[in-house]
Amino acid sequence: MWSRAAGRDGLDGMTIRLEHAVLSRLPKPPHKIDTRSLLERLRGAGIRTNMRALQRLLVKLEADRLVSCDASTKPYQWSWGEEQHVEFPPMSAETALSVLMAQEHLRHLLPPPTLDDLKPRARRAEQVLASSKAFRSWRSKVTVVPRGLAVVPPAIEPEVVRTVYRALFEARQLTADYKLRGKCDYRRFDINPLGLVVREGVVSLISTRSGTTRFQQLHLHRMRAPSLTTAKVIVPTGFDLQRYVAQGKAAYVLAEEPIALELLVSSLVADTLSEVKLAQDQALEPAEDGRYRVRATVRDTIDLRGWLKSYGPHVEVVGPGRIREEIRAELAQAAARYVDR
Amino acid sequence: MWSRAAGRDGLDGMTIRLEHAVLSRLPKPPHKIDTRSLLERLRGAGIRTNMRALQRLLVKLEADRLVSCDASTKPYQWSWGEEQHVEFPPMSAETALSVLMAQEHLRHLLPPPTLDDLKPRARRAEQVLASSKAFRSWRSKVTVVPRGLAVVPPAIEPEVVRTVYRALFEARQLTADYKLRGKCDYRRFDINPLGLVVREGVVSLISTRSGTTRFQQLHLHRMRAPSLTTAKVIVPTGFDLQRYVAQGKAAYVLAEEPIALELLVSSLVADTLSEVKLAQDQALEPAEDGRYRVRATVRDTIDLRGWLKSYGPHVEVVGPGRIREEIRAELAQAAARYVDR
DNA sequence: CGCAGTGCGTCAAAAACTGACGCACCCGAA
DNA sequence: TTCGGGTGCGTCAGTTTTTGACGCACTGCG
Repeated sequence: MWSRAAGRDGLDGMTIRLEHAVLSRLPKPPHKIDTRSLLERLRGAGIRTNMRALQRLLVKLEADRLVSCDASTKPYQWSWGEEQHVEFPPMSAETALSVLMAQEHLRHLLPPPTLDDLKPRARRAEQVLASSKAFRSWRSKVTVVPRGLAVVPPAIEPEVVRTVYRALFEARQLTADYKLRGKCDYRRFDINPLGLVVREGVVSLISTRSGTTRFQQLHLHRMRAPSLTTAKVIVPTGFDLQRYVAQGKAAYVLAEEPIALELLVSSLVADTLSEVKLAQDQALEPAEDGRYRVRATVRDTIDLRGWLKSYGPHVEVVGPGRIREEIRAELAQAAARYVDR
Repeated sequence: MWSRAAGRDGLDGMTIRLEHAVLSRLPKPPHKIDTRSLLERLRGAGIRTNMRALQRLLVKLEADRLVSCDASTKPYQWSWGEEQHVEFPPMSAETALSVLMAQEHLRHLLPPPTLDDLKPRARRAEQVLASSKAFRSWRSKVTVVPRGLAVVPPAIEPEVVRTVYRALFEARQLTADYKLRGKCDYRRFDINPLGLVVREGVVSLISTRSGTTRFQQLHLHRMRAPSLTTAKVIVPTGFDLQRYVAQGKAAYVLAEEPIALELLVSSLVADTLSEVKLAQDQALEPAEDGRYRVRATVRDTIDLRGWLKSYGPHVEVVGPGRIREEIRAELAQAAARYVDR
């Protein structure tokens, strides 16, 4: 009995190594690399070869359309060829699915150039999925719906999208016309962009006014005629978008400090709250009158007020007294609207 | 002056073609292919080669760790090797960014095996982004926040996630224990799964009871001990998840038919509605008393009621009368809660 | 104008590949 | 059990490709 791979068959394999090494070091078309640098980078990676061999290999790869050559200047400049993409093993159905889902669901979360980069891969993904019914149909089996009322998100000018995303990406300041809430006219703003918040289709730019540290939240659909400036973004010390949002600051905070909320809720609402909690520290206990007492430490935001009111008689605010009083007043006022007629 | 590529240097390039052809036809490890089938598939693709040459090439590629061989049975079985992935041109920063964003934001939207498939690519993506500050920092510049109140999404058992997603993916029915709203005990359900809806962290399964056509919406966090059955999913004729959701059915519809909503709103709310519309056909006009009259055709859902109430005195329902009456009654009731004390 | 840097033709030597065997081994059918 | 076909692989001579080492043509630069 002889063992596998005992004898040699004269095959080397070094050539594949070299080809792959070269291919993986070639930049995409906008960029290019001259033969000498390429050789040095290969040497740096421990691949022993020489100028002539490399030249020959590159010509060979060019014939295969894998690389293309700019021969207009003498140290020839090489870059990736027209063959869009070579990938082994071929794109799996799993990957194809993620690509397509990404394209569908990350629209507002990626810079436009990155979305463009997704397109050719999405086309290949479609082809891959064509042969797998289960994967193909998955896309029609999941969806995201907004929590609240279904609304029609406002349109944003493509120009605004491009410029704002670019400013944010390149960390550059910008100026733009902005329509303040309730006003009809636009005003020019100097914007120091810090982060983007997507909220049910409404895209807002968290920023400071250039030169100040006052935060402002600009909705992209109210913006017009943006233009980049040369100034770099100045990030306030300690600023962190996740934290900013986690503190509820993207949601019209009414008070800096969290509040100790106390409610009396019907069993219906209690059921919901037992699953979807208001806060990590939420406490829920039966009250005397068949209702339930809820305590939780939350941020005082406009949304909180809206949420409290939306349940009508099913939610009664016990404390803080300030909020109880406000809700009481609003309910009285609202009820008054319906008195006559 | 001689022209480029005039003389031949003896290089062929056919070998690269063959290598790539072989590599691109190799399946990933769980699957495998024997030498003969591979040869036939190559022949089918118009590549003339022979058994011996293919065997030699495969051995060579194996030495390069590009393919691996199962030599336990005689027609050797070949599959992709340990070299995780070969890709030219190398992963771009754009691609890396989409991969990482996908992993972060598509958690509930992809079947678990697809998420697993993302992991190795995400690792490479991290490496790629390590050298590009702009791309790396993008992730900390965008975020998604829920529209309404920030809440803590309920936890879902991993077992439930796995099984439900698998059932949906493979289009198979399942059974599971489910805790009905407000009840404490679990009941066994036969589930014919149709689609998944993600709603601010709450994942719900749109389904029918097996053998019936009555829709039910099951929240994954209320589910326990799921198990697949052998029955295939039966899709009701005409069912389409997107349409189902677009009709607001995932949001507790109260009436089948859309309603003609008419409101009187304060200028504050009118401002908002001029940007974020209730419906495509929304009409907005000034009313006599300084308020604005809004007309729109919308679905009558629980969320609509909540939305209407959340604005307190800023929104008055004019019609339909039925809803006006309900809101009036609720407001009166709610206001009464705050009367004494 | 001269010189260094590049690309490429050339050519002989070296290496790799091919095709055509034959043998060893496995496996299923007779 | 035997037998024959299917596979994998060693071998070897003939062929093809690659390599290494020139030299020349051309470019850009001082």
